[in-house]
Amino acid sequence: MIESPTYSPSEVEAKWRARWQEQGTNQPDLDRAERPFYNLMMFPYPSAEGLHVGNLFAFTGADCYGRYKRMTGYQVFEPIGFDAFGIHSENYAIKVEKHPADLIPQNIANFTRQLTRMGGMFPWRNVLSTTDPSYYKWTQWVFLQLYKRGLAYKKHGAVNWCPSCKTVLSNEQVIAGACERCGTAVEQRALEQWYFRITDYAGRLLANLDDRTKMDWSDTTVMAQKNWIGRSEGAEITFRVAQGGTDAISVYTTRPDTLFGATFMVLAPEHPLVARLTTAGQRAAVDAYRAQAAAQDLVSRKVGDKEKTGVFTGSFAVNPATGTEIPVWIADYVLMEYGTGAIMAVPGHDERDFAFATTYALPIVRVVAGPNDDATTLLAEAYTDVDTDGRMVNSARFDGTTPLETKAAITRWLEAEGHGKGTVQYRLYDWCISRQRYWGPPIPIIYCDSCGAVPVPEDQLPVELPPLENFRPDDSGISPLARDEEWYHVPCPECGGPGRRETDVSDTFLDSAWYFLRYPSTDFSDRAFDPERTRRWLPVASYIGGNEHAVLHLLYSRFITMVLHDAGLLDFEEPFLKFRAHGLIVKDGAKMSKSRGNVVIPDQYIDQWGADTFRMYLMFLGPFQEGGDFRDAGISGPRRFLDKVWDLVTLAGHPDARDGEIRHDVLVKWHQTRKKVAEELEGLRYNTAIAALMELVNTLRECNCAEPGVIRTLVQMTAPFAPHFAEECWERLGGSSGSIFDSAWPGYDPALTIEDTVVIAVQVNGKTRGTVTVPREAEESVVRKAAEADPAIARHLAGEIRKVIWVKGRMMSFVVGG
RNA sequence: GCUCGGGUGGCGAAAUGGCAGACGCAGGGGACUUAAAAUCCCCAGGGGGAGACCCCAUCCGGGUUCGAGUCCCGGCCCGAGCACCA
Repeated sequence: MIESPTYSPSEVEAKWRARWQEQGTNQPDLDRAERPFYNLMMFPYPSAEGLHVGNLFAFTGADCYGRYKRMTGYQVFEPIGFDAFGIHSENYAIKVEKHPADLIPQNIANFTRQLTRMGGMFPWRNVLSTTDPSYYKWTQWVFLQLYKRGLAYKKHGAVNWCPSCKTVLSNEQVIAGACERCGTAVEQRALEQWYFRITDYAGRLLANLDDRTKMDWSDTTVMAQKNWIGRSEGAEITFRVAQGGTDAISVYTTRPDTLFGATFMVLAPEHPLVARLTTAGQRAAVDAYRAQAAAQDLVSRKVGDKEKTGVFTGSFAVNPATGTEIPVWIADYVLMEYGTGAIMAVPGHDERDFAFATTYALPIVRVVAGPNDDATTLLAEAYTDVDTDGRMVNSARFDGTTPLETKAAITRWLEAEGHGKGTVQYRLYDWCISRQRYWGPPIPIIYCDSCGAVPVPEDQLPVELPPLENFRPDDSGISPLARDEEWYHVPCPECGGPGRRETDVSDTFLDSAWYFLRYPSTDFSDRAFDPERTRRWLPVASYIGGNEHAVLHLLYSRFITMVLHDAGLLDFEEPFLKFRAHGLIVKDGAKMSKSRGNVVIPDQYIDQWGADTFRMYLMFLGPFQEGGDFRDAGISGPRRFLDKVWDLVTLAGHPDARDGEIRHDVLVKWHQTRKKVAEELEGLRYNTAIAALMELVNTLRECNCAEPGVIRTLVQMTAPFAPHFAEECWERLGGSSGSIFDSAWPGYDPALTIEDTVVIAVQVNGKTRGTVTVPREAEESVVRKAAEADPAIARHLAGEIRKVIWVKGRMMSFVVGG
């Protein structure tokens, strides 16, 4: 035995970090790569706490994939950057009474150190930060592209307001009625905001989700987006107002089949027709109700189990199917934002309408009968089933048909008679991008008394964020930027007259909605993204990130990409060909949180074990796409594995070591491992890839095999997980000069992945009673003879053998009668 | 309520419908050592049996099948997303 010097992670890792830096190992040639592979991971927000173990888990997983792809012959571009604008940074700065512009560079420096230390294959020449004017210049440019296309507009309306963060929140940032960031209950406020017309793209955003050629994504993410876009099919139906001249109320319903059961109508309190429909006698009650609804915050307005309230307008409308006059009410359970802001109420078959009708003693008519009732059975609750064997009743000529058939038939009838048409509705709302905050890119608009809202000319970008000393938000609803008089007053770009800058900054999600376009072009200061570079590298080949961004960041990125595509600036409309959501790491079975005090600080572990061991442990502790449980005790396993590999490398690297005969079973194990590890890496199943490597090492140790050819491939297969370690081993093996990541991934011989002998499980009446070992190609008769010769099996074969099931190379099953 | 995941030893987890528990952690026993650590070897789902072996076991209840952790039906529990969306 050869004495092996122990493996020292800190020395090895420092050595290779330096060498990669010196030799530009991680920097692909962006202009000449012939097999480019854009390997993207979600860039972090550079917090003061430093990299979280969750970040590291995600980045390591993405990095393993990138390193593997590189070894299979791709030029891999695996950039990293910093999502440093936003309320996170700003609130933290306020808390510690510092300026975000001072804090962010410190945090970025710390993150850079940690990211370098973890051994990510990052091309630092292309690093970016969203707070850098050379970046947000182009964020503003993106805004202008949307503005030019009529997709950015200003709207006065009710918005979600967080009284603690003192800012407007998008619907996406309101979680269960509370601010996503601080948990404070959200209120309603009326403000003028900038919006992006993402709703114009709802249909395409939804349709592409099913197009595997454009996007191969995690199912969970696709589902979340579908949910969010919320497509529903139904009909728009017009109800003429009785004695109302030409007035008509248009409603949207997903249940046109229940039209005969519509016994009243409900308008949102904000509906524009309300004033005209309200009769003199009802005016006072209606006005009071509307005032009350307006004061209510947007969120509690949408709490579903609240008691239904409403007021009669005094007017009636005509049900086009029955000709009956039905009362028109207003109620806050109808929302102005969805559909037409008005509904036909079918209390018999809608839970909310049923509750409302019960409260106000409005008529309830059954138009669908379930299997156990008929037209006259009273409804104790709304009957909402569509798919079961219900039949139409009280619906004239539609009686007896199913709701589904009737839905189509009534829609056809509505269209023929001019009462309405089949339509599709989406639940998606337009994206409010205005933030009355400081720490973001100013929205590039100038207001002029004579010209109105004027976009800042592109050659005057960026509109730099002024270095305000007091950047704290206040209650006014006006951005802190308005306090800088010199910045605020600016000549109008059109007429040269006095103008004022837009003082809102844009949503952080706009910064991150296009950053992947910027990475390959960070060295161009005169364009957001270079067409040539973009053509070579995009769309992104693989994107890995957290599913918490399933509907926000990922949907916005798709939208912005689609808009730029429509503007002729990109030749693809989906930015991420493949997206995989990684799982979450918990600690000792519990969610990590500061309050629990169980947050894993990666630095400590890397100090103790080295980055390679830590990476390997993270990839081994559970399936990458599901996450896993971090337990300190588990780290020693991967470390012991690396030590064993080190020993084998030491043996194989010895001057006396020679390539030689390899025992056949070891040869088979070797090729099986080569096949398995490649497949598992491709599928991001790192835990089982590592298990396969451990098995190989166990086999090699058992039979004292350290054949240099075998060990070289072992090191190559370990390289994606433990890059510094693998480089060092590679150098010691003297295989070739240069990085192991420029060596070719070991293929395998399919013929050698199959063993010569196989173990056949033998079952009798469904129970495994033994095994027989036979040559791989053994036929049924041979196996049967062997099985019957085995006493342990034979004793169960006493009765008449009625049937034998034979699966070649796998198992034999006897069915014995008795 | 709707839509997705998921439920397997002491723990993290593996298993194209074909020997359940690979791989690893923790544990027990042994070797080496004055001793400990490290390392190496052996054992290890539960129960029964002196033993060859036998029975039970993948959340629960049914079903399909020669054979089910895996497929189907019904239920329970956990996690995530959406939710007065007509």
